[in-house]
Amino acid sequence: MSNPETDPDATLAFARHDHAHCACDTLARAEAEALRRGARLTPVRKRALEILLEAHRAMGAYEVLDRLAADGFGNQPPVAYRALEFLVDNGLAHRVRRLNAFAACMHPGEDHAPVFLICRVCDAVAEAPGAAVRVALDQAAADLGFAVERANIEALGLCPACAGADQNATA
Amino acid sequence: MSNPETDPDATLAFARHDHAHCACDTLARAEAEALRRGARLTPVRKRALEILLEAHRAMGAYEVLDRLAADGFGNQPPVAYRALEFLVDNGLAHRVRRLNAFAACMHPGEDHAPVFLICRVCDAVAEAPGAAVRVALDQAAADLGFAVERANIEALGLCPACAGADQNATA
DNA sequence: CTATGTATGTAATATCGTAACAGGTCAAGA
DNA sequence: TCTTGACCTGTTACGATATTACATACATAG
Ligand SMILES: [Zn+2]
Ligand SMILES: [Zn+2]
Ligand SMILES: [Zn+2]
Ligand SMILES: [Zn+2]
Repeated sequence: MSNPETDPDATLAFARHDHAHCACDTLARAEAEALRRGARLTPVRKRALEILLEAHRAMGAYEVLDRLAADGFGNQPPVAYRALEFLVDNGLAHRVRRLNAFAACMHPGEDHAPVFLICRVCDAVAEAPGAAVRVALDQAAADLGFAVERANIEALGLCPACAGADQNATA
Repeated sequence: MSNPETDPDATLAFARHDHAHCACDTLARAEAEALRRGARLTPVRKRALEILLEAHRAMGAYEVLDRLAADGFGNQPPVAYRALEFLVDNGLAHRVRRLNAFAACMHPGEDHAPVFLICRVCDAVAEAPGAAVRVALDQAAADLGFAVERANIEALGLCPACAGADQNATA
């Protein structure tokens, strides 16, 4: 369905790609989504999102805060935490609990079930499509009479590039 | 297969049950597993596990520490973190990242893929069997060439009891 | 203009987690 | 026996993450 040439795709996170375009495009979709929701993507919030979009990795709140402060915004923790909370609440970013960090959402407005794949070598973070995982999770929960409202599905392991490098080094 | 009369089962976490027996039995299996692995379940470590086993919920490291200190063990953070790390490393407890907390493993020695179901009302934490979820996760990761080594699958929602109470209150 | 809701800034503090080092125990090996 | 080394426990000190409370600014509706 999706065309890698024109469409940002989950598989891109671990692959070489035109990330400037990838980030710019995702930001545009995030702005559209904010507009649709009537959520105000103010300067701090937009800047925070831009910072998260700079790479396919998760950033700690204090790291984001330093960047915001350098850009003339406040330099106290709530500045970062509030902007990040806004982004998460509006589906423009996700919290990666395993890393105590935040990552820009690559599919804003799509009502998706994100699965985070975290490379333990290069720290890259990919947001994989997790609909099937979520279905299995809902089923497992339903078996116990539990109703899932929010889920964190996070995996630590090796991305394709680092797995390849590891094999080469071992061989 | 499993008989609820004799066998602690995942479904028990959210149900009324003889928890004294449940905890005692789980502790015995944990001790057996430690023995099998040649891991030394020393007094602090055993006491930490007992504390975690007191209820089907997750406890913060400092909460465990307070309990350990009251029992005459050290009262500095590393005391608790080391004991908990030992338990996690040896499969006798799990870390619940969403809560920055730890929970006793209900299936020590079974090589299982735990899924944590966290009730946002009563704070109960159930360790559900997650083999199917893990399979779906591995598949989603494999689609991107990612090899999963460790995973955290955690869901927040309503347990059966609290869902029932909620319905009653709303109605 | 003024009231109201929302957004931002700051100070202070709470909570969670680790590094580094000191002593104690115990068993293997000189 | 004495020593060595592995492992466990304890303490100090600190670093990292997150929130509460309050003050200020800014919009816009009445
Ligand atoms: Zn990209
Ligand atoms: Zn997303
Ligand atoms: Zn029980
Ligand atoms: Zn378990």
